[in-house]
Amino acid sequence: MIAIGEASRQSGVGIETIRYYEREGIVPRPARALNNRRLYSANDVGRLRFLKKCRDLGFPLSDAKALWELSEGSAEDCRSVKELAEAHIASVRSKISELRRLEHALSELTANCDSGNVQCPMLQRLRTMDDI
Amino acid sequence: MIAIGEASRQSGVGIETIRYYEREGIVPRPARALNNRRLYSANDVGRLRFLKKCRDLGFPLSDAKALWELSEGSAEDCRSVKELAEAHIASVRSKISELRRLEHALSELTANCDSGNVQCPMLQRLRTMDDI
DNA sequence: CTTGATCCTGTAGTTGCTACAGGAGTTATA
DNA sequence: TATAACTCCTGTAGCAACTACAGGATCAAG
Repeated sequence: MIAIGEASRQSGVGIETIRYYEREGIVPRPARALNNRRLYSANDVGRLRFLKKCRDLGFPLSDAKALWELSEGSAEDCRSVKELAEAHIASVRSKISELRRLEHALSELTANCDSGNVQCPMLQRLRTMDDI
Repeated sequence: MIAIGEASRQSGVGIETIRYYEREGIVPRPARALNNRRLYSANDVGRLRFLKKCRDLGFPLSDAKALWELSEGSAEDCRSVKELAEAHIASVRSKISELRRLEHALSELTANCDSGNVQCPMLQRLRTMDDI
């Protein structure tokens, strides 16, 4: 059993973040030493690493928690996992295409931006046009 | 001079959002009628529409405010506008490539996900591998 | 004169942290 | 043994950009 600082180092999850996860019920309350300090098992650290990977993949915390619970469940309900993951992939894809639309619009807006303009064409369009 | 509801309709910015912008100093405090209700001019509505377009393009509010102020400035400093816009384009591009990385990782993770697995390969990897 | 729409202020919730403040206990060095 | 430096504790507030009330005032229409 290790202290929170060591658990943070081993999992890559910040100390304040670990305490935040505990407050939010994403991880259960850990054991405590006699001096009231939190104590983490290897399994606890494993869960933190799991959660971190999920967050790095962009899953919301609620999904990350659900995935861990699926992973702890007896049958490892692969279908539920796939559903969560595919919904997430869909949202990632829609974000990508939205950002591409933005990139395109921004590139167009700045295309005519060059020093020496009396009126900035980008501001001009932002002020007046309706097709943005 | 129109009331806040009409300004909201004409600009596409929600009533609560308009009041939020005012609290945050993004827009100045508008005129008030004798009954204390806010009154907006055509110029005020124009500013709200401008801010909305900036937000739709993904600019943070602080940038949106700065762009409006540049647009109100005497010289319309096109270079400053371009700098803001290009920094924003860069951040949009980096978000896109990050999301593409995620999409790739997620697709790989779910590739072997099919009902009938005893152990879910995605959870397996999230629990054990280090290359995610 | 009542109903329903609109407006007002002020506060709290959202997501996922991060950063203190102010205090207590632990470890290493002189 | 004293003291400095570190780690930990609780609790609260801040970030971005809204959104959603609560509880009340005012207004327009029938």
